[in-house]
Amino acid sequence: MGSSKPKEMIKKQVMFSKGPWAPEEDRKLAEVIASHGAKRWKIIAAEAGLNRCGKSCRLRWLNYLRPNIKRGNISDQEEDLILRLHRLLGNRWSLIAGRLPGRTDNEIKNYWNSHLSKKMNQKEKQNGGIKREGSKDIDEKKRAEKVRKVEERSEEDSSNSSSSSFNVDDFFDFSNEDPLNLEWVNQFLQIDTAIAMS
DNA sequence: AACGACTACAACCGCTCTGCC
DNA sequence: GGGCAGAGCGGTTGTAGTCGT
Repeated sequence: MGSSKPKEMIKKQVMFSKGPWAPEEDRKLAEVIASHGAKRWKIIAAEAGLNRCGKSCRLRWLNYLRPNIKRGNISDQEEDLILRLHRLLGNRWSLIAGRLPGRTDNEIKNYWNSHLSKKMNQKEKQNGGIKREGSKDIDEKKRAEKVRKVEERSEEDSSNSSSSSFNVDDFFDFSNEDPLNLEWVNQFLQIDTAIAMS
């Protein structure tokens, strides 16, 4: 197709710099965010005098500059948790990251792609399962089905006990909750065990 | 020491969602 | 209701560092 962007659009296109961030860029970005807050990334980028797009600034802040970020050394417990959460949620990295204080979705995604996916493949091979094309979709369906069953069971329970039902999205929504409160882990492990047994 | 293969991770890209006008 | 901009998410790519030969 003839990519005929209107001249207006072409004129407005700005060439942002790409690639690794320099320490000076990090410093400027952090300064502007400290005074303006982490909102309106386009404006932040302009205020900081960075030749970066807002999107790039946001990513840099969230994945690298934000306070309380843990980097590297993912513990066995964290790894186990990632595996279990992934089994339940699939590739919903932001939800998984939300349950691992100090970890970012990008880090978990990278960790999964470089470490855990291989581990899973090895496990599958050990279990004698040479997976056919399309089996991933079947696994997804099975997983979704299991989650649904647990939700149903939980709803039945709640209709009996008048407590709130289990909903994956609600369960992993911690916006109103202290992220360091680990009570949810116990709840989650119970649910995960129920799924594994069903 | 040189070089290619592999790994880990930072950053980019494209898409969707959401809120505002 | 439709269009637009900003924000967020997941997939993918690029590259620096490491390892094996």
